[in-house]
This record gives sequence, C-alpha cells and structure tokens, in this order.
Amino acid sequence: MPETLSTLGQLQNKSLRQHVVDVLHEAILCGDLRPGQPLVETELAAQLGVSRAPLREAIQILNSEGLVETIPRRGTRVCSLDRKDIVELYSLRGALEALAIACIIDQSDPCDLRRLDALCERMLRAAGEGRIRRLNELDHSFHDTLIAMSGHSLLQTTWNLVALRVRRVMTLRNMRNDDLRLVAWSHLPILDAIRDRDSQRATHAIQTHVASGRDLIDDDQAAELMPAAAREISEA
Amino acid sequence: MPETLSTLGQLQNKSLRQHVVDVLHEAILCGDLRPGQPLVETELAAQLGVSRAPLREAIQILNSEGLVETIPRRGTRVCSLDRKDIVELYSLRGALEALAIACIIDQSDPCDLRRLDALCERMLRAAGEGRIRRLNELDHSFHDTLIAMSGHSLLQTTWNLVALRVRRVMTLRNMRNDDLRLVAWSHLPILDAIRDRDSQRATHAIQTHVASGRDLIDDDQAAELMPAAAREISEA
DNA sequence: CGTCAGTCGATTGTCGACAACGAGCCCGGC
DNA sequence: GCCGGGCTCGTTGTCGACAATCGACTGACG
Repeated sequence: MPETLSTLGQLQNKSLRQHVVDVLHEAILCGDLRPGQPLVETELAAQLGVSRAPLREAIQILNSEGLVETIPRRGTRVCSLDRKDIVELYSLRGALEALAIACIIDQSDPCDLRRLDALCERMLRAAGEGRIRRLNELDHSFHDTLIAMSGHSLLQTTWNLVALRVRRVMTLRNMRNDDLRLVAWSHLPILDAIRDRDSQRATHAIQTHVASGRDLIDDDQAAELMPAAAREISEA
Repeated sequence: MPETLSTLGQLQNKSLRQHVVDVLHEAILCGDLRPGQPLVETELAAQLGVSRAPLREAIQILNSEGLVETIPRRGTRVCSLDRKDIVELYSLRGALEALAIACIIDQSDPCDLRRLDALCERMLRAAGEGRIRRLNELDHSFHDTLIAMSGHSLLQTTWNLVALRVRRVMTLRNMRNDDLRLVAWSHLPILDAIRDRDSQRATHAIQTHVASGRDLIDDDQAAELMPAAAREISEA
C-alpha cells in the first residue's frame, strides 16, 4: 500500500511548522480566517494541537509573506485588503508576468507552448460548462506555468508571494457567467504574441489580461475583503 | 540624557528576534557570514546571548527573505550566489524599477524630483572624490527613493527583498575608479525621462542603468560569492 | 579489501513554564 | 461628572530541557 506509506511519510517528514503554515494558508486563502481577524497564539496552538514554538515560527513566515501583520507585544491579525492593495497587486503582477514573457521569448530554443495551449483549451471547455472553480484553477495553472517556463528562479519565488495574494482576492471574486468565456479567451493573445516572439505585443497582451482580471472586482467585493471591524482597527 | 534613554528604549522595545534579524542581516550583507556557511543554532544563540527560540524565529524570516536556506533536519546555511542568480537579480530589479517609474509618471501631480536631483549631485561629487563607499550609499538611496516615490506599497515590500540581495552583491563588488563617474552619470537619463514623462524612454533608461551595474561584476567576483566549499555542498 | 549493519555524537524539532508587557477595569480624587 | 493612578488579567516574548533525526565512525562479515 504505497499510498498509505507515502502519505504517512509526508505527514511524518513535514515539520509541524510547515504543517501550520499550510493550514493557515488554506484558512486565509479560502476565507475561513477573515481579514482583520486576530490570531491568538495560545488559542490557535490548542486548536491545531501543537505548541506555541512551531506556531510562532509559522507566523513569522506568514508575516514575511504579507498575509498577516504583527504589532509587537500586541498581537497578530490577518491582513486586510483595500482597493488600493488590489490595484497594486495587479500592477505588480503585470510587471512580473511581462518579465517572465520577456525571458521566455529571449530563450534561444523555441519553447514548448503545448502545455499552455492545452491549459487554454481546458479553460475554454470549463468556461463553456460554467465550471467557475475549475476555470480558476486552470487560470492559476496557466500563469504559474508561464512563470515557471521563464526559468527565472528569483522571479519564481517573487511570483509565489504575489500568487498567494492573487488567490486570496480571487476567492472573494464572484464572476458573472458571461465573464467566464471572456477570461478564457483573453489568454489567447498572450500565447500568440509569444509564438511570434513579439515582446512588445506580448507585454501589452499580459497587461491587458491582468487589468481585465482586476476590473472584474467591483467595489462591493473589495469592501467585503475589508470588514468594518478591521477598518476601525487599522484607522486607530 | 535623552540619547541614553532612547537607546535604552530601542533596545528594550526591540524584540530579540528582530535584534537577531538585524545582526544576521548585517553579518550576511557585509560578508562576515560567507556564502555556504552553516548556521548552527546552538552556537549562534550562544554567540548572540539569546535562546534558540527567538533565533529560530529570526531564521524563518531570513529564510523567507531568501538570504539563508534550510534543509529540514539538516540545518541552515547562508545562500550562495552564482552568476545566474546575479543576472536574475538584476533583471527583476529592472522590472521593478520600471514599474516604479511608470507609477511616478502616472501620478497626476508632477512629482518632486528635487530629492533625486540632490542625490545625483552628491553622487557626482562622491565619484569625483573617489569615495566609493559613499557613492554606493547614495546609489542605494537614489533607488530606494525612486521606489518610495512610486507610492506603491506592495512594490516597496517586494523591492526591500530585492534590495537586500543587491546590497549583498554590491558589497563584494570592487569598482575601478573610472567606473565611479560612469555610475553617477548613468542616473541622469532616468531623471530626464521622468521629467519629460516619457515612460518608454524612462523604462529603457532604467534597464540600461541596471544592466550597466550588473556588468560591472565580472566572473572572478561572482566566483568569490560562491566559494568552492559551498559549491561542493550544493552539488551534493 | 569492500560493503553493510549498528552505534554514538551532534544538531534540529518540539514542548511546557516563567517573565514582561499592554489593555481594560475599578476606584479615588478633583 | 470627568480624569488619572493602580490593579488584574490576558497575551506575547523568552528560556531551558527533552525527544527525534541525521551523519559519521566503527567493526564484523562476505
């Protein structure tokens, strides 16, 4: 039963710290931990069944990732996201993806776009079937793959930080059904430009794509990311 | 004696974790801790006069910053830098600064370039006097200011991570004297392009500037960043 | 002579307890 | 009635000790 063995191995090999990081990631990204919500160490440690030492180490990591913010001797809470944060997020994202595309185009050997093609195709299908969750997953895969194909490891680590935030925003975003196909289609110009090795056009395409994603988030949804309670705290 | 009071206050208010982070930053950036050098928790904690708990928290932070790398249950060591890392660093840096400049140009009210002007002037003076260390400081200030002026807080935090690495590379870099003036002068086209609100030209100027900085590092110096001992470990 | 199992030392991972600090509450004074 | 000082409780910051794991050394066996 190799599955059980590997699962067991994973659980045993994974440090409690990493386990806590994963759990908190999931909780923050899927919204179980709401923006502004305080993280009390004793309480969390008890809930997760670990001591405070690995929990605190995990919190340092979350802190470096910008998912939580700590006020010395006051406590830690989940970061809030206002409209400005989202705009900034998407502009940075655009710059990073543009760099990735530039790297891909610069590569001497013409890269293999088949994986991206396949992802696009599956996105179109998912959009047609109205499977929004699946579409989001594929969308993430597309952009993760794009970054990975750049072969730029520092860009990769930087992207990982940005992708965390993007996923967090995406979770709160509810798309209308007629947006779905638009999202899927909007990836195609990027691929075309890469295929033609047209750096300028590719950059423009990715910026347009990212901006369109950003604009799908309206003010109401942005407000939902930052509840009144959190706003009061941050203004105090 | 307000100085003593504030100093004492800082020492008391600063957590040991933050203190350790600062010390390790300094040690890694200035080269006291060499690339590939292992960080043994017990040993370091004793040297710094703290227990392992805050030290380990600090190491998590350094790890997130990419200055050290940890192999589970094996240990932590200072990250090595090979030539590829440096190329990647400077390409990402170029992209981030280009974004900053785009933000600055997009700002509705014409921004205040006097601080940047002043920094340029002081750089030219420092270059003329051959004060290489001072020139480097001013250089960092220039780029930090550029990022800060963008008003893009996410870009700021991302930049901080990149700037750490840049400082680390710069420390190892020994410029020739005739490079000094070149470095100082090469900031001017950037400012001019911003003044003219010419985004395209500004982007090109910053890319050129960054690339010229990168090219000042030759293979010998890059090799020095990654001693043989570290290479053996990383290849194993 | 090479290889492999067993053991030992060193180092990391985790835990529970104590100390220090801040926030909120209560009470006394103005 | 309002403000300031002191107290108490809850939470974070720090510590020392124990457990688990890995690498290297040793020694026996083929």
